[in-house]
Amino acid sequence: MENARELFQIMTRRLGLLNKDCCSVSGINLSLAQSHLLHEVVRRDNPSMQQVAETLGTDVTTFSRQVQSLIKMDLVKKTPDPGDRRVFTLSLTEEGKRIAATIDQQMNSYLEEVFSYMTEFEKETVLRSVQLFNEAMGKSSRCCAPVTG
Amino acid sequence: MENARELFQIMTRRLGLLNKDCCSVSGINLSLAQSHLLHEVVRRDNPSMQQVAETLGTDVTTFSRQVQSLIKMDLVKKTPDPGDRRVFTLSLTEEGKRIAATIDQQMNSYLEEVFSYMTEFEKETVLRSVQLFNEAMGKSSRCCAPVTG
DNA sequence: CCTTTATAGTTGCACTTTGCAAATATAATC
DNA sequence: GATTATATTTGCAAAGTGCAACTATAAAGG
Repeated sequence: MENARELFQIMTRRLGLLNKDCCSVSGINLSLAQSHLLHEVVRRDNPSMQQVAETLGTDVTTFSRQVQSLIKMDLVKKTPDPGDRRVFTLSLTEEGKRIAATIDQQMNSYLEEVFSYMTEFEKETVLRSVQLFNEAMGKSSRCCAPVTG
Repeated sequence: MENARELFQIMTRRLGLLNKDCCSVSGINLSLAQSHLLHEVVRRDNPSMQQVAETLGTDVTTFSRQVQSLIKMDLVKKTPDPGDRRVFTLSLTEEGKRIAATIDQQMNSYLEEVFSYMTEFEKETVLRSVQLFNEAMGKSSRCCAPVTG
C-alpha cells in the first residue's frame, strides 16, 4: 500500500491549509480559524459560544477573542440567551452571511476546478471517499485530537 | 451532488489540522508547520532553505526562524553549501530522524485506526481518491494558494 | 431562603508566530 | 570592477494562543 500519511500530508499542504489567510472576500481577509467559525455558526442554529468552541476544538478564551474580532468586523452577532443569562447565542450579520456564502462559493469553485481534471466518475468517487473517511473519523476514539505518543 | 466544500471542511477539522500542536513525541511538541518542515527535509535530499520554504508556501523569513527553533531543539542541521556559500543545506539530526519517523508512524497508525472502520475495498478507494485528488490539485493553476476573490 | 458549587463567558499576561522592510553576504553579469 | 541578482538573517510591530484569575448567573443542598 502507498504510504497513507504521505498522501494526506500532501493533500493538507496542497489544500492550502497551512496558509494563514485562507480566504479573502472583497478586501476582508479571514484566517482558516475564522472561516471555520463562520461556517459552524451557519451550520448550527443559534449555537452558544461554548458549543462552537468545543466543536472547533478551540480554547474558549481564544474563541471568545475570535468572536470579538469578528464582531468588530461586523460579521457576527452575539445575543444574550433569554433562558439563561450566562449564555450568549451566536449568529451572522447580513454581511457575515454574505461573506460566508461567498467563501463557500469560492471553495466550491476551487474544488470544481480541481475536479475538472478528473472524469465525472472519479470526482464522484473522491467525494464519496471523503464522506466515508469523515464518517470513519467520527467513529474513531482518537478523532479530532492532536497526535500524541 | 453533496456540498463538496462541506465535506472538505469537516475533513479538515476532523483531521485535527486546526490544532496548534499537531504532534507530540516523547515530550517534544511540534506544530503542524514544524512537522511539515521535518517531513519535507526527509523527503528531499539535502534541500536548501529556499526550496523547502517555497514548497511549504511559507515566507522565507518565517521559515528561517522555524529552522532556527528546530535547530535549537537539535532536530535539524544547517550545512553551508560548498558550491555556493550563500546557500545552506538542511538535514535532520539523528534525533530529528527519529522524531520524524515516529510522527510518521503515529499518523499512519491513526489513519489505520480510522480505516479499520471501513472495508478493505473502501480503504483502497479512499487512498486512491486522495492520490487522484492530489494529482488534480497539482495540475490546477490555483493550487496551494489561499482562496481569493 | 441562603450558602455552596457549577457553568458561561471575559480579561490580564506572557509567550509565540507571522510578514514586511531592511540588512548582510555571496554570486553572476556586463 | 561596478552593478545587479540571490540566499539568508534580523528588526520591528501586529496578531494569535493558553493558562490563571475574574465576573456574572444558575443550580443544588441543607
